[in-house]
Amino acid sequence: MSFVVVDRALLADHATVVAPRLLNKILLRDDGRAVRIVEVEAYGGAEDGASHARGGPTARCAPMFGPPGHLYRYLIYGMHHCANVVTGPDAKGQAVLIRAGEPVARLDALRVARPRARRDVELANGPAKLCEAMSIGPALDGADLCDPSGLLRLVDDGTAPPRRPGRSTRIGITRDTARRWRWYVPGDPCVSGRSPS
DNA sequence: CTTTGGATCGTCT
DNA sequence: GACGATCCAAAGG
Repeated sequence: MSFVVVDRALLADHATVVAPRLLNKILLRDDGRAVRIVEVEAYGGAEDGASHARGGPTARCAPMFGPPGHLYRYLIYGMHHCANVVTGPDAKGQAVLIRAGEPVARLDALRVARPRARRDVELANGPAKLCEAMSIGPALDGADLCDPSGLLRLVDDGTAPPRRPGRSTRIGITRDTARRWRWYVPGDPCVSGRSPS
């Protein structure tokens, strides 16, 4: 089974449409490290009070208003990174946060990048853990995840998204908490924390 | 098992 | 000047 880069057209829809579509897709690093995406959250533009893009473009969230398929990476709590895939038909300020992944290749390298993980399940079962395991930092800001020769790629190994994904409210936000914009692979051991409803 | 608090700094108000 | 789209270790049941 080979990896094929995800077509940009798949990402050119509203974040809430793209998010469940990304479940079971794979993030692939140039050194072969790979994790299967098992948990995502959609973040919108001006209509979404929880989004970094709620007030329009800023220096930080500018990538969210760029073309789909690029990486929006930001620093949270002064010490962790979070990775998003920019989505949307045009510059609407939308992105999908990659919240958790299941290790699928180069586990040795993933363990080296994230030594605090005591078990392999903990290598990428959280948005900042995933970034640490995959070495996603400022150097990758704005990277085109659809570029077949890029350092970080969004690829498909032929596994379809779950027919009936789990769904809940988003985790860790303080505004617009009612939207159920989180999707995950039901029963996957790498889904982060305990699931809200 | 659950709960709590500390770490740490770029970004926006 | 305040606040996070988080993680972890320590402490308590």
